[in-house]
Amino acid sequence: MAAEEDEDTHVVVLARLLRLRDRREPLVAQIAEWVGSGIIEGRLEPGQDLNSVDLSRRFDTSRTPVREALMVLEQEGLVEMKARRRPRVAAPSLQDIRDIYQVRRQLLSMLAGLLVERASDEELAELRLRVGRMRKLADDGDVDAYFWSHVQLQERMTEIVGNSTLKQILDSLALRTLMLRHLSLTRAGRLAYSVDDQERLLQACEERDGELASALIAGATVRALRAVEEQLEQDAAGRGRKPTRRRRTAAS
Amino acid sequence: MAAEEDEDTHVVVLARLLRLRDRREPLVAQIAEWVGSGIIEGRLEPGQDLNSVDLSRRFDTSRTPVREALMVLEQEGLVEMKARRRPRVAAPSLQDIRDIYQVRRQLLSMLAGLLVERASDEELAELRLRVGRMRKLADDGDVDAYFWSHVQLQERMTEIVGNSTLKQILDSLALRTLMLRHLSLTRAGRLAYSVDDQERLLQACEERDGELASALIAGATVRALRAVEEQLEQDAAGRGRKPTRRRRTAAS
DNA sequence: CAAACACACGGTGTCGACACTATCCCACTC
DNA sequence: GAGTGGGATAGTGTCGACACCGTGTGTTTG
Repeated sequence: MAAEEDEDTHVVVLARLLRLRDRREPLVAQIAEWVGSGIIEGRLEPGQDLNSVDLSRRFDTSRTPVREALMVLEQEGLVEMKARRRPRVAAPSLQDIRDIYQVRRQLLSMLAGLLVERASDEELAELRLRVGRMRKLADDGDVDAYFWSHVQLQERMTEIVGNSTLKQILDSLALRTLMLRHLSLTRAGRLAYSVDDQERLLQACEERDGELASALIAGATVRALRAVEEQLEQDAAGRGRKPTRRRRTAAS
Repeated sequence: MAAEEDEDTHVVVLARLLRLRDRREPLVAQIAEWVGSGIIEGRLEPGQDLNSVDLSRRFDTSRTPVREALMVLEQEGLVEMKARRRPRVAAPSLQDIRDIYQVRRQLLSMLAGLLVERASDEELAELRLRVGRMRKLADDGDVDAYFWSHVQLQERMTEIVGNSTLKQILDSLALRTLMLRHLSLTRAGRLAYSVDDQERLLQACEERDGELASALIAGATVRALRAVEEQLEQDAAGRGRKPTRRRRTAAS
């Protein structure tokens, strides 16, 4: 049934989040996907240089499409660009991260409320199915597959609600937190908690309890932030011993 | 005192909202400002073609910086770009507009709550001063000056709250509604209502009543949407008689 | 006379080149 | 030896050219 879930489903989902379909030339899309997935999966480290010459060599193109791809990623907060300076992988401060999660919490609450209001029973059943699959992935400890299912679940929810502006903003915020979430979901037990949260949220939706759904998703967001904070602290402690200041270029 | 309030303050504010400072080359900034202000002030009509050749001729540059400027405006929702098609001035549907205002309401509520929590008395006094000036502009019927003061007021509020993500999103949403608001504020009496709303909001802040402040700003947003809807209906009626389908190019 | 087709025009996407400048390294100074 | 200044280096921003493709027009065909 879900046989088409290739290992590069990730890239397809990412392409949707970046709204590359029809909006950009395939060449630009390809570059944006490679760099974007590299950032999310940690292949490219925060602060690392992304110079357009190396990237253009890697993709055997000129610098024009590379620049365009980097601009796409910049607007989603994955890349930082300053005029005349080399673009770099975004390195959000702890404060930035807290700010993002705060806004995200607010908008996810809104999403939950609208979902209760607008989702048909069939749509809820479909979501239930998805969460069921996620439970399985969580039990198997398949972090990567769970991670992307989570992204797709939220994507589907925003689609159901049908507010395209809300969807766009939530997608963008999701992208910004994606690199962090990837880390935080690795933390022991986090996967199970996360799937529990999803199940409770969905149950509230099925009971058409908007208040509860809002509160649940807000709580889940707060917990997610907490997990990220703990992970970052841990990283910082680890980095204290061995201050790896690798700032090399992307394409090698 | 406020002698430096040149008539091109507008452009400076716009440049801030587009985050052009240091992020883009001056040339790109200049083009983005011209096109952006053109869209907001109605000089360029929704749906109108923005072909890069004409624009590059107008600014006596190549098409590269023009394309970049258009991409900046695209990410703020002022311009629509599809691969291989000519960029056009965005023409949001009524549904889009409602969606935008719905999200805006939610985030402005959040802003009001945070403002009550975090603004110092000095900062509130400063806001009070601004609103005072706005009252004067409203009484004088200076729609344009009031309009931009309003934008700056919200800008200042988001600064005080200090959540940069929230600021960025609200700025972006403000831009999207700017062309509409410009129209709607022209409606008779709208100016007075608007300034009343601001004064009540500020009073709630001074009384440190977060709930009230949230509710007030939400109400004000709903009223603003209503005004826009009425204006659009009126326009549509007017256009029914004379279906001006001007789709000419931007630079002439 | 309407619909389909083909063609010419105009506009977009990409390229390689060039001027300008941030950055890095090293010699020089104190 | 630390700090400062002066290149060399490497990367960015912009340009004009060119190939490809969307679009409008005029022509053909049923």
